[in-house]
Amino acid sequence: MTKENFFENVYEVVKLIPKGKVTSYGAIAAYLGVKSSSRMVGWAMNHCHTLEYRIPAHRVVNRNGLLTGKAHFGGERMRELLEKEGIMVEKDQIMNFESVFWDPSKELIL
DNA sequence: GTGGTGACGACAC
DNA sequence: GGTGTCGCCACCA
Repeated sequence: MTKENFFENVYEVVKLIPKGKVTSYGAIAAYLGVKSSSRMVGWAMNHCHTLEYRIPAHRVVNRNGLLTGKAHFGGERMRELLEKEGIMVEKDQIMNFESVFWDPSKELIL
């Protein structure tokens, strides 16, 4: 856990998201103690592709379970990745969002 | 140093 | 209940 950067924490959490599960920007932000700054999480995701290691950013969606970042994955890529993990996606929105939602503040311990 | 921007969230209307 | 507005903080020009 590198406390140096806000992003490092974001990436750490995102990488810990189990397969077949998703979480929200706000949940990550809350886990990091900056729940009001969910934008920072999204901003971090925007630059995650510049990192050497891969970030399962497709598992991170907004509070409504909507694949807002789909466009940044190059179209259908995000939906396919989610469906491949057993997550049903309908019109850019995750079905049974509650059942696949993974809350880091509950699943992880600081 | 200032201002604009952003893959969001909560609240007001 | 959909839309609009503000806030939030880090980064880039």
